[in-house]
Amino acid sequence: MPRLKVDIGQVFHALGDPTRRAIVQKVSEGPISVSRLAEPLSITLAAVVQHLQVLEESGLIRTEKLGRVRTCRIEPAGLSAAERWIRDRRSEWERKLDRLGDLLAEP
Amino acid sequence: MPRLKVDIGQVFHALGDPTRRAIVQKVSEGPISVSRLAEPLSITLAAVVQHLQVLEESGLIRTEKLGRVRTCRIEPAGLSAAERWIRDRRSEWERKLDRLGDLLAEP
DNA sequence: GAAATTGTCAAGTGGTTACTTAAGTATTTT
DNA sequence: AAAATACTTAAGTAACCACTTGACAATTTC
Repeated sequence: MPRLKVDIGQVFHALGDPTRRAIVQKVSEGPISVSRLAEPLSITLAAVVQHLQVLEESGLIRTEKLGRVRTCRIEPAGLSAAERWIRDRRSEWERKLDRLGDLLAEP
Repeated sequence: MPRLKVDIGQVFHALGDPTRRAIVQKVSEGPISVSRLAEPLSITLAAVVQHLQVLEESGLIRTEKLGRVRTCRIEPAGLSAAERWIRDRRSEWERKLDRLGDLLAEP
């Protein structure tokens, strides 16, 4: 069982590209092969493979080759890490807001 | 009241840079000026200003100039949009997982 | 075993990005 | 009003990025 490390910087960088978001979108709907992923995208298969490398290194997806077909799946830890980073920032901001509210309510 | 539009692509791209994440981190702790933001960062103030432009255009922060000081604050809609995008992908993936579980449980 | 399918690898290219320097503007302090 | 502060703007640069082409390798189908 291969343990993947998740680098939050790589995750956000990976999600910054529209093609890669489209890929994540599709893969999140279920496991899918490289060429089926490439089908609706108007770029070469080679380019799709490069995007997949970025996504896999970031920890957002996992891929496995069986015969001549490489199948891509979501690696939930990647999305979770990004979600957590954002939530942490947002709750810190809300905490500060609350304390400001307290100050205004006090004499 | 200026309505900011949030482009999820710009948001993720903005968060892909470590310096900009450090800035968001700091700004999430409370409103802060540009030069105080620049202080702990080992880059020029001009570079910080450029990062702030990216962050503001993405909808992650909002800035306002009073006198000679520009103050930066979190724009919660930016973080929320990113959080929602991720959550949507993750829950779609979980839905599929559940249905797979159902199939395996059936005859 | 020949042909088709599915992916892989390497090199090149044009555009973008993060950064610097340097010169300038507006505001506050002394 | 001179000096210090807090940015702002523009131009240049080196590194990176998404993409293509083209040649290749492995597997499956006919």
